[in-house]
Amino acid sequence: QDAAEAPSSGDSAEPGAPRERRRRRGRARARTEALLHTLKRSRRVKANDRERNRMHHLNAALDELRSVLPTFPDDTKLTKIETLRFAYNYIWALSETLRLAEQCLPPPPAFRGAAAPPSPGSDAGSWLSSASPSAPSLCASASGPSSPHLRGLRLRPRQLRAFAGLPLPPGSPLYCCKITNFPFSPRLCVMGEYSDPQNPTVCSS
DNA sequence: TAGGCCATCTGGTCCT
DNA sequence: AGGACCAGATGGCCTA
Repeated sequence: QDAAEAPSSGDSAEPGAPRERRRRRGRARARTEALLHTLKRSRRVKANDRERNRMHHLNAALDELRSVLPTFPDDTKLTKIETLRFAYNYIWALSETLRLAEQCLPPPPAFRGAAAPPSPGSDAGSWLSSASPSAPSLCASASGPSSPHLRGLRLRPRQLRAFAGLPLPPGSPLYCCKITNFPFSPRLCVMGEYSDPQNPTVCSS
């Protein structure tokens, strides 16, 4: 197993030589191991550095995502998982809003007469129109009375987290977002649960 | 004080 | 071989 311990043919010629040779080989092996250790260590340190950098970039991207998500209050910091879930819900809510707006508003003059308004992404339109048919329409409620208990509602961070933390599949009746330049109102806040389609929880903020 | 969140380290795996 | 990515472990910090 240990080649260093095996006697060589020349050992008998010089009585003190085998021990000295063993010692030399032991020192050489120790040096090699130390070298290997430092090499491994330096590789590990470099890998740690890269990994740290990678996570920093990931966090920076997450921060960018946070910065475009509407939160109440504005300085609320969502956790990572909340950010991802909220983004998912927010995208769903925006596309749902777009779909409803297309239903409620006459097409722009440029699009009149056309079979269908052109969409920037070819499959975006089909995706938008595939939203859940069970989702209630906002059209009637937008000009009508809104839910009194949600008027001017500002969610506390914990409540917001409860909203953001919910895993909502597309078409789910629950979402929370703030939309500017919405067709019905320059600043419309949509949040809450559509338990009753006749009384959608829509409020102006 | 327990639990949640986070940053970092680490070893394994896959890819170039 | 080296880098990217991933998941598990660990310890620190904060909050209810």
